[in-house]
Amino acid sequence: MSERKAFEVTPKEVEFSRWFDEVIFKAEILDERYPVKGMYVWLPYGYQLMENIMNVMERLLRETGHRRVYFPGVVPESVLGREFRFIKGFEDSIFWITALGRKKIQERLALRPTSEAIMYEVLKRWITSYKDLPLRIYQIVPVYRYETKATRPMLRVREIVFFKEGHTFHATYEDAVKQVDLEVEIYKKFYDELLVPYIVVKTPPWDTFPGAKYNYDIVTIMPDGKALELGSAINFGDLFAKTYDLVYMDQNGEKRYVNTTSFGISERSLAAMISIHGDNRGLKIPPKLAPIQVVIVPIPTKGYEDKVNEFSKSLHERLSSRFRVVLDDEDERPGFKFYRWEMKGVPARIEVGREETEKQFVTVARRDTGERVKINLSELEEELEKLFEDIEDTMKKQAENYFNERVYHAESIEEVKEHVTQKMVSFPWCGLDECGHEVEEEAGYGLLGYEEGYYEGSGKKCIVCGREAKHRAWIARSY
RNA sequence: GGGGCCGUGGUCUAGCUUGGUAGGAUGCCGGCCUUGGGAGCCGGAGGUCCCGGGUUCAAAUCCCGGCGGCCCCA
Repeated sequence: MSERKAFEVTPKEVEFSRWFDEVIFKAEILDERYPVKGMYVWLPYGYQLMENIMNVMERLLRETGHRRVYFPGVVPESVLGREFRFIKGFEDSIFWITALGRKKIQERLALRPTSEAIMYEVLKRWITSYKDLPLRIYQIVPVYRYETKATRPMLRVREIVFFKEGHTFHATYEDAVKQVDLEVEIYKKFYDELLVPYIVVKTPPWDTFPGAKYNYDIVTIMPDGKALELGSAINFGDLFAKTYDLVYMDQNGEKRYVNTTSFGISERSLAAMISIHGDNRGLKIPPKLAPIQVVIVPIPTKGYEDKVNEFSKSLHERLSSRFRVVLDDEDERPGFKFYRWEMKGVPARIEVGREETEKQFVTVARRDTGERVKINLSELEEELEKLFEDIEDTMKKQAENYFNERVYHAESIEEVKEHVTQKMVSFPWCGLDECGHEVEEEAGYGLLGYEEGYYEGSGKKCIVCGREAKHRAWIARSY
């Protein structure tokens, strides 16, 4: 009945969540069998992939003047506690340390759920003058949130392992506004490199991060039609600074509150990449991000084993200086290896058998289309580079089609209700809370946010009140 | 938050209703043979039946609690 082959998975279109779980296990991204709910083991291949992704992010951050730091993972309650007043039920989502050794603790310690509190506490000693601003720092660390809802690998976890949290500090509100715009630009470039399609929305006032002036969310859509938040950029204004007494002295010798922002992403970025590009054979990884870009599979016909092996080895050596390449010389059937490396999403596979050895060429199979091409040895590197570019273009187009198939631009509440169970739906909105709430109530789901001023001057009407529409709002079922 | 299903070698599972020797497939190890899309044959290892308690002469099986996983609805 369920006598499935090693690399066979539940079809994506049949049951997406099962497909996702099986693929991330069989592609050796995560071992989900860790005995604590909502926590998972990152396997070498998955870890490497996530590192490659984070390297893209770090490059973008360095280029824009952000510097990496490390703040400890444990925060005293007295420091974290000041944040509580902003967030309902915040305390219940914290992992608390209540004992040290056999002694009960005097002041509870928290595993960081995010690092604003502890950073601000320390930074008020770093920042004294306008000359200390702007300050842009980030760290990539695990954070802990006691999720009470059903947990899902990478999507809803209790330990976010790759949490990139950026925190910035500015003299004026205007500077903070510019910074948040920069953060959005960074995220756009990041997800463009991951070939993950997205929308950028401002969250509605009633759903804005507590304590924030406003925030932007990057949102994508998963194969099952549910929206997934991939990152956010938050402008706190001087609100957090007031709470933590973060002040600086301006040119006139007057004390002013610092304006702050923060922006975060996590391994959800990988979850989106896997979900959007993967198929029923497994992962498809963009060549630039692939831990292994090329796998060489020898096909040793009887009597030619030595020649084939020799050829494979020389290829491996030759390509290693330019690509991330693996020679799979395990004693398994070629077909079995093909399935294994397809599951792992390796973009290109080089097949080397008797024919290639004799005529001095290679057969290259590409993961994205399954197509095979013959490449002359003399132009191997150049052709591989071209192939990778072509794979990237193809994947990008596929992602665009994927995205367009899953969004719908509604012109009425009826259309919203009709499509919201399947797709991510946009609609013209006047911007009034009551109209937003009306759509939420009718649709049964919350607004994701809106693209500010998208319909300004277009003549479009709000689908609720009929007044002139200002924004393009988005609504969907979500994770 | 509400409802439902489930937990048996690494993986997938049979057995549970009606208590009595844990069985298969796959994977793994050794050998032979082979290799252009998941081969085959021979031999072998691998189990706290999720954990704890209860009922019983006897529990994978029945009852209670916990832990873990999944699905549907808000």
